[in-house]
Amino acid sequence: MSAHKRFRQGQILKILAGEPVASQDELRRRLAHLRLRVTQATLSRDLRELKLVKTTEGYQPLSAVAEEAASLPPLARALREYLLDFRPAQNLLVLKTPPGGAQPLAAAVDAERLPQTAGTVAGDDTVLIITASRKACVELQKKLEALLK
Amino acid sequence: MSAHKRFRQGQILKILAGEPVASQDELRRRLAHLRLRVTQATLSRDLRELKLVKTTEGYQPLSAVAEEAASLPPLARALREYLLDFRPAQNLLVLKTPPGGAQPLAAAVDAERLPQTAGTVAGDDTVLIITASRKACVELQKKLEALLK
DNA sequence: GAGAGGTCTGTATAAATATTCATTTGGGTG
DNA sequence: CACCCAAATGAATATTTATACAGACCTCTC
Repeated sequence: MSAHKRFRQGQILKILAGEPVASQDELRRRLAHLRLRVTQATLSRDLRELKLVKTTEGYQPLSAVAEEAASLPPLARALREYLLDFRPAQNLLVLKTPPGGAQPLAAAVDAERLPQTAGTVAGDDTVLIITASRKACVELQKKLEALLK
Repeated sequence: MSAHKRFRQGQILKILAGEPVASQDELRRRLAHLRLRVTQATLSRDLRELKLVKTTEGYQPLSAVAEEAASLPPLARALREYLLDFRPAQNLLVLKTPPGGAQPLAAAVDAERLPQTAGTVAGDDTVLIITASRKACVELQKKLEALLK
């Protein structure tokens, strides 16, 4: 790798470690101030080599992040994936899912062992969560909503 | 947040946890197969909300990746930032830097306490590393090259 | 120094992504 | 139910990013 390129990439890291940079063109202008004149195309290549990714807060280093999605709380994942709607009914909470979604969603709820849940029953597209009381039912509802942010 | 949106974002996570997806339009097509018809604009918004970023291996979750740049070995950072060229001369290694770069680069080299370095002298744009022997000089050179990948 | 073979870069352009603006929709509340 | 408000979305478009291609530039070897 040429000394030029190496140096430029070093400067890029330095700039980005400072304040956020929103676009390659902005980065290009910053580098120009340091007498480093290159085109956006070159920066596109540099950023890829340096494994920097664009985020809402500018370009940032990406390490070995791969499997973060799987590491969300399992119940939160399942809810996001399957939950279409839910309604309280006395001390029952009825969850609607797409066809076939009830079983896995119920399993995720069971696995959580929430104190409010007395038990679950799952059909094909509906999960019934039985709670000890109406109060527990409301609490549970709040809890699930929180998991969905 | 509507159940629709929640469900869609769940499906997005699921799809991306599987195989890599290179573009929002590809993701759009995948979702369409699941009867989820939305436009690229919506996906752009979803991906941002889910904090997913585009990498060479498709869209991936971004966790707390922020501080990777700073965590490169300090000497590697300094070399990337300052080193323009280097040449061996007997048992000396001459490093060229942009004006003013010699002092910080020499400091980084000193801090490393490499066995091959007997001492360093820094001017304005040149660092002289004194090694015990020609052999040590070659070793050191290899070492520095390795740090630059 | 001439030439071969690589890397690096710019130009032009294609492709992908973000955003503006208008409209629709989905839940609440009376 | 009718109404309202905020959230969600699409269509069109602006902006940003990636790439195909060609030429420049190094670094060897002879």
